[in-house]
Amino acid sequence: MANIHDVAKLAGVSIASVSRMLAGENVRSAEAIRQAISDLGYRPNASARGLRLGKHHCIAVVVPDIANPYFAALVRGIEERVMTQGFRIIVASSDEQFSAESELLGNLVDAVDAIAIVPAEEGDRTRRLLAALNKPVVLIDRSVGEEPGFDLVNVDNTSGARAAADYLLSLGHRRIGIISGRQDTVPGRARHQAFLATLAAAGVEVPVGAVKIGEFSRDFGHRAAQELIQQGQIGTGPTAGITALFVANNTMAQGALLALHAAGVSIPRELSFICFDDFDLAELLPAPVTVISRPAIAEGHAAADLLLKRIEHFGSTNQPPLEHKVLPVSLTIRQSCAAPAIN
Amino acid sequence: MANIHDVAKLAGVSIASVSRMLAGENVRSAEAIRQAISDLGYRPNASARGLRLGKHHCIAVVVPDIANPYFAALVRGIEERVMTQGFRIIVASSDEQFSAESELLGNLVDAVDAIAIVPAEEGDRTRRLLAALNKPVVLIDRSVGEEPGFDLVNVDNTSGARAAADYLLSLGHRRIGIISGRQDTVPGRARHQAFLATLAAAGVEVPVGAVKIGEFSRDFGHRAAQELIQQGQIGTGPTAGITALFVANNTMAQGALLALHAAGVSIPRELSFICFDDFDLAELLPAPVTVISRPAIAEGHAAADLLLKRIEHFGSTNQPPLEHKVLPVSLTIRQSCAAPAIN
DNA sequence: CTGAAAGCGCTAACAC
DNA sequence: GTGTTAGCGCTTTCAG
Repeated sequence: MANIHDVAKLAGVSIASVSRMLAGENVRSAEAIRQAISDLGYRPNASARGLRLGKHHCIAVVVPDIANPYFAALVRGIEERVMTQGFRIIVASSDEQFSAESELLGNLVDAVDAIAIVPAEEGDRTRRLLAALNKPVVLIDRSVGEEPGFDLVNVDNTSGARAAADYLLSLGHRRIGIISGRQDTVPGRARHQAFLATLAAAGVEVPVGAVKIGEFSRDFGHRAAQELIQQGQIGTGPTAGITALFVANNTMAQGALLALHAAGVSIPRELSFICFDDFDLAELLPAPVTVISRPAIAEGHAAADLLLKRIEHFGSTNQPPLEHKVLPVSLTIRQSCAAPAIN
Repeated sequence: MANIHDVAKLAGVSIASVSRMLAGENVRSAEAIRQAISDLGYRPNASARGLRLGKHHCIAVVVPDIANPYFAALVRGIEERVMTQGFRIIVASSDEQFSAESELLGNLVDAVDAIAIVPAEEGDRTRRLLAALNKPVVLIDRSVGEEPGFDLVNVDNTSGARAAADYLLSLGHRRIGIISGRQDTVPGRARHQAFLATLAAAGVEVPVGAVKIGEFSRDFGHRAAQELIQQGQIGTGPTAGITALFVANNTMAQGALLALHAAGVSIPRELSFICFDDFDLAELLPAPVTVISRPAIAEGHAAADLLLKRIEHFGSTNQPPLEHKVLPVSLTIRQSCAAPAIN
């Protein structure tokens, strides 16, 4: 691979001139240099530049699992935005494991200028880990304690869950179940609490047996729905438990739907179903699923913007103030919810 | 950030000793050095190391769109495998655009040791572009001409399409339609031709009007299915055109399913439906879709293995021979196919 | 506007 | 075993 010396020699100038031209400065022999560059197919060496400048034009993106469609869309959003600014992204999956995340970050941190992360854990050790990186960090979807000390992008979980509750209430449901994700995460807590609070404000209490809390996973969603069915919470008749079910994210919803389907539960006749997060083909299901949808790509854009701004000012004294960007979600009504059957 | 000199000073040795210890060589003062490293929180600078070694321990992964679940799973597979060898991945989406891909590769090539790519185009200019990179390259899913000159991983498109055709034939279908992807791609051609050839061998000809060829996209699948419906190819009655439809990938299949659903076509009563690629929730559709599924994660593993091996030998004279790894696909029978209605 | 030269942090000869 | 040193390719003073 040709280097800057080759170009300089061919153009009959010093390497400094080549470097200057590349930096956009005015140079007398710009044309000759341009010619030499194209003749040689020269491209500046990224490592050398990184070493010299202490910059890498690269951003680490750490998500629990890149194969999850939501995270994939998020990554795409980040990518779209940072590419226009000449940055690349290194992506890595933590598998929801703090230890994996920590190791990963250790390996990545010296090769990037900033980190966008959906942290595996929201506890203080994650906050400390991130702070120790001493690089711009943007948190996405989840936080790390009350005062994270980093920019943060997420969606309006509270409004979303409230909208879901209001919608169910407006349909006439009074006996409602909920499958929620881990309560030690912001989305887990916010969605769970806002949903329950909205019901409570309307004088509706969720029976303990109809509350399932666990991992944000397809498996857990499946298991939880099965339990609900076995406990007799779901079904018809005057003694049946619930007439509607709220599931707090898409992976759990898919698992739940699978279990419901296997048990022959008819949606929305026997059970109204609503969940957080849209998913592919939601429209094609026997009862197209009503969802609270969130803008994954836009979240990526927002996170990238925040990071880019912070990279620009990094090291200087007048840091832009910490930002917490909350993106709106929307209720997408399809056909999985209906008025409860009359007993 | 502490550097190797700081460590050396604190440990009371030369930088060479530190470097050696880091490289796993025996040094007398290993303990003191380890202590200094941890005291200072020292981590070797990746750029400096990359510059010096000409290696980056990083692999570029270029796919058409990271937000596509198949590619996301592929990336995950690659990631899983290379991480264990101390490599990271830079991912970038080409958006199926040669120009974007070309620019992207130009920016990435100096920062990575190898490239895994699902090329946007399979033509000769892509082959030349890749060859000019002068780095190990593995092609995934698609090729770049007859003699690509690179390792290649893909699935057995021919057997898959043949299995689909055989299955439809065995059910008794004789009037069959097909929605295929671009014929200037290996998967596009292989699936299309194998499907038609299998039918032909059984004496079944696909009417021209029932053949739709276009982009591998949800939009095209939707449009193609709409056309089929409008042309009267799909429907009931003795004059109706086709009784079964094969769609060559998941995104097109989703689009087609949407159109079919909108038109009220009953599957499998009025139309048997089968497609290449599995997708989430395929089981939950009103008629769970029968598919030819392929192992995206395993494809990623295979690609990573090939690349890792080639990186190891890169530059040396005894290159391992070019490999073309073909992974098996399987027919997953669900309920979207049935015997044709009797007229 | 230009060139010479220093040096970013690291590894690998080389001499001891 | 160990230290000294050259130099990977680049940007950026510093002189001119």
